[in-house]
Amino acid sequence: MFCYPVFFGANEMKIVSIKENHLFQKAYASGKRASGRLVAVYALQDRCANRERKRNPEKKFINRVGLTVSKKIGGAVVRSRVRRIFRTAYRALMPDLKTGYLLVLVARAPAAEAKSTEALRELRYLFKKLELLAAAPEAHNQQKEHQDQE
RNA sequence: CCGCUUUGCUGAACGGUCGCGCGAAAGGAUGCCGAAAGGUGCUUUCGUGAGGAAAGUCCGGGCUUCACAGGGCAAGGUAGCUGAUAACGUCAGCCGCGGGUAACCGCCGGGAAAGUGCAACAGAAAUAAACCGCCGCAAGGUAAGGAUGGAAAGGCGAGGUAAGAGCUCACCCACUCAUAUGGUAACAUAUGUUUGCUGUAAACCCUACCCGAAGCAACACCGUAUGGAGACAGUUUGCCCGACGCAUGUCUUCAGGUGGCACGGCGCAAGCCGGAGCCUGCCGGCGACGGCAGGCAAAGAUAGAUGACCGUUCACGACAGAACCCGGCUUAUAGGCAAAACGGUAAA
RNA sequence: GCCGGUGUGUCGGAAUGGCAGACGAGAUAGACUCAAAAUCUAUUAUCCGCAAGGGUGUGUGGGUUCAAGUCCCACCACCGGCA
Repeated sequence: MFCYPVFFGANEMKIVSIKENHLFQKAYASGKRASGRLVAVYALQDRCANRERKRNPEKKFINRVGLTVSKKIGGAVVRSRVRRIFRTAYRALMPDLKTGYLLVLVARAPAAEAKSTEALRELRYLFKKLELLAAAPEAHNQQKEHQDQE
């Protein structure tokens, strides 16, 4: 029954993205907010988590993520760069996160100049602030067990 | 060698680790939907994956839908000539004007002698002979002179006259028409001749030519399902003879659904990348370009794929990201390379 | 992606091609008042200058014109629409 952690390494997890505008609106309106210099994070308990869990192939809770980079930040090249940097930073942090949340990342103006290491550091700090980080690897495993029981 | 002008090309390279889109092949203790076929996912490997401007959306096409017998008007566009082209407001060559010692560069470059409008201020007067002045007894004549202005009824000299005036003459300038020569033509040169005319057409306009409209968020095809929920108010207002009903107002709630609107909406697939394509050679042409032959071809997403980190090298990396597809124009751009032409200096 | 619109003092908003900033709001100063409000008067784009005056100014850069906020071309910024 413990085949999943072996079968799916942390890096094989796909990012599930938010596409619908209403989910963004809900996150802005009622989500918990933490903002740094480069990025602001909105987090909301995902009430559709159960359904999403059923839908995805591995039958486990996931986070859905929306990444917003406005036109104010720069031209198309700059915006693409910012998006990629935050996507990789999120991917690196993903295994340590609690699941079943709706996350929206909003890039702020200084992000145009940011390096990827800075982005990673800030994102980790903000997730910690929102208490989204599963504290230790053991906890991470416990959560998985919990999921498997269900 | 230095300076300058023009044109063309290029737009860092290599390796490692992790990661993404698309395509192909293979795989399984294989998820979900399905009766099945299959669809959608997962894993591995291989291949492949932004620009010269992808940009601005300023022109021109293709393509799509709607409209359409034919013709005309209106509206809009273009504006030296000849050519190139699918087409163009683009490009090439030439003509004219202007600038530069030159190579070369710039020009919305038709018509003001068809008509209308406008020309502030200044000035006597602004397209026209009213005023001062000059001459004359007067009637009247006159456009020499009158501090302006962007522009003032060709210029200068002589004759002439009451005073004057292209009124006459010589020379010069501008311009119309005609003829001759050269050129396909724009036009150039020469001769003769008419006239002496303000500017403005990026004011109306005239002339010649071109033009149906909208755009992939256009649109085509296939199949399926549904009519947010609750509470209160209420026929006061609109539709209606009236009733039913619909629209309507207020509040709550939605992470049950939708998510811009909506008597219309949603899903899947297509449009979706082989095209007026690129490269090489030969031929024709001053050239834009055309013809023939051979070869090369894999971005194709749908919240939107090329990145991050490390190492090495160098010229130390600018502007910048495809979204139906082409041809141009315009704008942004660190540098690097090549060719041609001109000027200067030196040498021969 | 496509289509369309707008840029004028601090703000709103005028201006046949002819003295840029009418008009309104606001601000500042003065008068009135014990004080304030209201009212009245003046000033109010910017630079140089003691002053008289002069230069630059209609998003930016060119062009047409004697003359451009206005006409033409290119760019910049902002706003709106579409299924």
